[in-house]
Amino acid sequence: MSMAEQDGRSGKAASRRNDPEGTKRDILAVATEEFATHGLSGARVDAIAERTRTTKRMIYYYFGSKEGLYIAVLEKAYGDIRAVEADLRLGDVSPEQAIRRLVEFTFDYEEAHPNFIRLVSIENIHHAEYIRQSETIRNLNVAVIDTIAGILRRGREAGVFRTEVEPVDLHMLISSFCFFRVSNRHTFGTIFRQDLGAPDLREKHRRMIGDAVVRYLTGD
Amino acid sequence: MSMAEQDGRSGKAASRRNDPEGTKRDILAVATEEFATHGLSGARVDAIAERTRTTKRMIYYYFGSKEGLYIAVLEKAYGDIRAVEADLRLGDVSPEQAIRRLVEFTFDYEEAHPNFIRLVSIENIHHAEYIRQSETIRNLNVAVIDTIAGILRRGREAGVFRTEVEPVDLHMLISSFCFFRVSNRHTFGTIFRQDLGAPDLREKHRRMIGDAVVRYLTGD
DNA sequence: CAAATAATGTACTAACTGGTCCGTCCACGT
DNA sequence: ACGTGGACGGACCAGTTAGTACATTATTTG
Repeated sequence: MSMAEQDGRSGKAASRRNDPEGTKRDILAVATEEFATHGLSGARVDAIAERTRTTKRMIYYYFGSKEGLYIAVLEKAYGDIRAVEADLRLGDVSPEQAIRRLVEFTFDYEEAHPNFIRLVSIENIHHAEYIRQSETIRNLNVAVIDTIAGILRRGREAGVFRTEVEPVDLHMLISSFCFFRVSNRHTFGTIFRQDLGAPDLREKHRRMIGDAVVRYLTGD
Repeated sequence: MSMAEQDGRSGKAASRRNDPEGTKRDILAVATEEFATHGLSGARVDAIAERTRTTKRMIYYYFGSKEGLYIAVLEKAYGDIRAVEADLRLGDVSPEQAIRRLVEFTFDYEEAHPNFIRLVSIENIHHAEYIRQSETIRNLNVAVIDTIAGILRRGREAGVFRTEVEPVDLHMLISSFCFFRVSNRHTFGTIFRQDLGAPDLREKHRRMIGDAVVRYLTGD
């Protein structure tokens, strides 16, 4: 619109402060929001740049391409949840208690990180081709599975879990419900005229999935 | 289908045959595929037109805009599943049997219609703003809920279902697992190194969700 | 059949968008 | 203090894409 304002040495001494790490973090944060909101193809590099304190030039400087940035966003998101997962310590409560806490942890985490859910959904639209490209993500070991395996073993040994089930499959049962509540919030809410964001409904669902999983495990 | 008189005579005498319904259907079918594959913003109107036997001009003639076409695709997809849902007749088997069949129906339908699943996922990325715009979809009554309500009532009366649960919530429990298996097939498969498309795993999951739901209902 | 209307094809455009060019500025090691 | 490499800004470009103007042919109706 107006002529570029020259910020020379005198006058408005807009001295630049270099902050590579900060710049990267800034871009990544804004990009996460943009990709989660609009998807990979819907996201606009210019829009990201605008909401950053730096410019589009720097996005390409640090991340190479739109897709490179997208992958970086995914890596960050997956890294975050895996870090928390690895920290789960459920060894000192009863198997039943442990499962219930795991369910509630999953429920709460996914509830609290809708952007992560959205990114995963988006990545599935793309047949997971970008996380498959990411060495980092492919090599993230998934601690939940070990956690679940441990709980199941204890439960079976104690005789309270009578159902034979693979840890991965149980994780899917738990995860699917928690994930769906967030990922399909809008269509489900619209069609069934529900407010999936309401706290009391959230509480009800939280209890429900816990009950369902525990009963599945303890049942004949 | 192609028994129509050959009109593609060489030379310029290629007389045109009008077929409004066919044209619309053709566009809709191709568009469904394109939108389900690439999402709303990722889909290309030109790409749709190319794979149609007609031209881009007709897309705008019949559907007005890219978004108009997208909405038409959604309406078709939702219409299809509701039609089948309305046809569920589960009144003449035991409540437990009925629930199990309902679960299996949901499982099989979602398994067989990945494009529908993808469209729903995509629509959620857009906060369901397009199905909210669609009078048609908003007014589709959801027969499953009534079906479930009926089964639950019978089950409670017969004393086999001891769990108090809203039909909508139970539908969510069932649907989430079936949906997730398809919607998150690629990320889940990549991360946990599973082939969610394998028939034996599908069978296992089919049984599993059935067991889980039934046990949830019959449990204390 | 003639007029009116619906359906279709072609060529085009205006705006957008990912990506880059070129030059400037900052910071640190010596 | 100074030179070098990394950090940075803004204008710019070339390809893409949704949407349209205009012309033409098919079909229906009076």
